[in-house]
Amino acid sequence: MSDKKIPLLVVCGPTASGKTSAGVALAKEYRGEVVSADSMQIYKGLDIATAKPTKEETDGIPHHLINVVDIGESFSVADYTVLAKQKISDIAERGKLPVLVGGTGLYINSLIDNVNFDTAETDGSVRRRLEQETAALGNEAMHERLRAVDPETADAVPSQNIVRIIRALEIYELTGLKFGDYKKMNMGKDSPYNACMIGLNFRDRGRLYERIDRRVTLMAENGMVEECQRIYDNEKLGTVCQAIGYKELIPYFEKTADLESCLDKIRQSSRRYAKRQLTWFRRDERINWINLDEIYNFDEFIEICKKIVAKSEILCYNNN
RNA sequence: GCCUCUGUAGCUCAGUCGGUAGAGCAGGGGACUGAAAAUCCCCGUGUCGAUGGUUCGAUUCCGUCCGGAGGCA
Repeated sequence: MSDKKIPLLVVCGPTASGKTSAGVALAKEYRGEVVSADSMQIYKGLDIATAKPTKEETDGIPHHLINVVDIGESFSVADYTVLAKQKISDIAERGKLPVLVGGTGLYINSLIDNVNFDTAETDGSVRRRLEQETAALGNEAMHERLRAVDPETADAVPSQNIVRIIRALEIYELTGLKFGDYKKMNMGKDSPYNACMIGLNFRDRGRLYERIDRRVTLMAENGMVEECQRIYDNEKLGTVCQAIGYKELIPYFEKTADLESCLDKIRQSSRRYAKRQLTWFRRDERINWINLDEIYNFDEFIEICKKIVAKSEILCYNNN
């Protein structure tokens, strides 16, 4: 029965599409709390570069899963789903609506589609060894090795995509399963959530890109460069070293590029990132898209969201 | 005013000894399930500035005009 499922409102979309303010407004509307689905905001530090919501922006609405992992730690989807499940249950038990807000599609889908990551329990040592072997033998050799044990995956993954190849080999070593079988086993399970998904976008891609470009300028004015410099000088980074904004500024810190060209690089990386996010989200047919350049104001936006929520019936029994 | 160079894809430019054109960047599409702000795959038609002429045929040669850059006065 669907009424045993936890209602979950999801706000997703590309970077700089206005997810934060939408999430806060909807949380207010429905007595909710926000759970972030963002692979970089989960880290402490890099507040400006990852566009974490400020105190003013959160406007009294509790935000979870932001600033919970130390900057030197590694973190992945598997860790995320554990934390997020726990948070969501907790919020629901207190009678509030969990509002999942973020742009990391893999995190969102793994969570709401209940992907199980327990089958291949690992401390990372297998992966590290495979990486060393790749460095010694090259991509082609690893691709051939995968072909020997799992030809289907080897066909599906080009030899250049070494990340996928290593993961498939890792799964094979840890579980003895071909990657396709592993996925079949751990995906497509019944979801514990009754999710209503809202996607933010712009009909005119150029409008999104203008917002991205402008936001990078603002971040720089608000101290992003200094923030990244401090971390560059003092910290060893885990997975956060991949954050857009941080990695493009490194040439500036090393004095091999001027600041403006690094900022342009950040703008470009962000645009490409937004495009990839859209590619990911677009294939999810559950998402109710709202084009923000086709509506007049924020009130109208909220009205549209309320209609979507009402139609989804995730809250029908909450109101009784 | 005269001389020289220049006008080709959104940008920077290459090229066609005359048979209507191709690189880089920008951009677009896609894949993805323990790195995901990561990783990887695919995609290049544009009045070749305008207009006359030569020619079977001109973006390519010639003339004129209109942009742009530089030089001489």
